[in-house]
Amino acid sequence: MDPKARHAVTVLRQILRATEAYDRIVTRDTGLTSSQLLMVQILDDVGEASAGMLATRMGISQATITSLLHKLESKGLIARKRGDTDRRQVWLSLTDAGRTTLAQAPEGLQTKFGTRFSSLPDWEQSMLIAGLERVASLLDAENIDASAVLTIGELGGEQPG
Amino acid sequence: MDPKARHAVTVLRQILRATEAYDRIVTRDTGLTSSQLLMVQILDDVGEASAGMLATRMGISQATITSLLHKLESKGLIARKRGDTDRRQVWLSLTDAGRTTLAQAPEGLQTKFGTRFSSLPDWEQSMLIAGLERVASLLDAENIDASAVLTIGELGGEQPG
DNA sequence: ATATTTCGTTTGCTAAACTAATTATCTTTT
DNA sequence: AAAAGATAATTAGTTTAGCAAACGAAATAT
Repeated sequence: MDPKARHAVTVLRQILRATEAYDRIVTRDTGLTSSQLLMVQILDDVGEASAGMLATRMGISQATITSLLHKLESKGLIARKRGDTDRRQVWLSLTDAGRTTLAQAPEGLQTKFGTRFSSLPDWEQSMLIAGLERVASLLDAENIDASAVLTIGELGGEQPG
Repeated sequence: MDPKARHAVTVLRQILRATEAYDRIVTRDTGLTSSQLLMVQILDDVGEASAGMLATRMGISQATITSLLHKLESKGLIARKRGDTDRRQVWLSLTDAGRTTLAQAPEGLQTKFGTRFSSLPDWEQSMLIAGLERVASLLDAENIDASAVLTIGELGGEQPG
C-alpha cells in the first residue's frame, strides 16, 4: 500500500481515537456515552420510535438497542410503551428528564468541535468539509459491504456465510 | 452552530460509522481486528519497536498494547525479545507468519479505501491527509488542553478547566 | 546504598457490539 | 380454527477495546 494511503489510514484511526477520547469527556460531563447520546438525540428528533427502527437507524442490532435502552431507562431518560396495534413492538420516547438532559448536554461532540470548527476561516471550513466528504465517499460503507466480502473470500479457504 | 460546522459534524459521523462498519468487515475477513492489524502493519513498517513506542505511535496505553500483544502472540504473528541495553524493554517484531498474514490480509484495507485513495492524484492525497490531520487536531484539542488550543489558533471564549 | 523513575505486565473494571436462543405476538396456510 | 411460520424484543453469553491502578524489575539519580 502506498505510504500516503497508509498514512491516511493512520490519521483516520487517530480521528477515531480522538473521538473516543472525546466521548469519554462528554460521557463524564453528560453521564451519557456517545451511543446513548445518539439514541436520545434520535428520539428527540423523531419523537417516538420502536426498538427495531432505532436499531436500523443507528446501524446496530436490536440486542444492542435493548441493552442501551436498559441503561437509559434506568436513568429515567426514556420511557417505553407497548405497541397498540402490534403488542410485540416497544415504542420508545424521551421522558421530560430525557429532554432536560439533552437540553443541558447540548450536542456533545458537536458543541466543542463545532465551536472550534466555526472559528476557522471560511475557506478552511469549506476545504475541510470537501475533504471529509471525499473521505466519506472513499469509505462508503454500502459499497464495501456488498463487494468486499466477495473479493476477500478468495484469499483463504474460509467462506463467510 | 454554523451550518457549515453542523455539516462537518454530520460528515464526520458518517466517516466514523463507515469506519466502524469497515472494521467489522476487515475483522471478519482477516481474522485481525483493526487495532491488531494496525499493530502488525506498524511493525512491518518499522521492523522492530518497543511496546512503549507502539503505544505512543498507536495512541493507546501500554496496558492495551500488552493485551493486543497477547492476542497477536498467541496467533504466532509477533515475537518478543528482551532489550539488550535496557532489559526492561520488550522489543516486538513480526514473525514469518505475521508477515505472511499481513501479505494476505491487507486486501481488506487495500482493495477499498487504500486502493481508492492511492488512485487519487498526488496533490489530492496530500490535501486529504492535511485535512484529516487538521480535523484530528481539532478533535484532539479539547483533550490536550489549553496548550494545544493555542497552537491551533485563537479559538473562542471557552476555557477548559 | 537508597530513592526515584521508567517499562512492561497484571488485574479488574466499563462499555459496545455481536450471535444464538427464547418469549410473545402477529400472519399465513392448511 | 389450529398449526406453522415470521417478526419484535429480550436474554444470555461471548468478544474486543480501552483505561487506571498496583506491581515487579530494571535503570538512573542522589
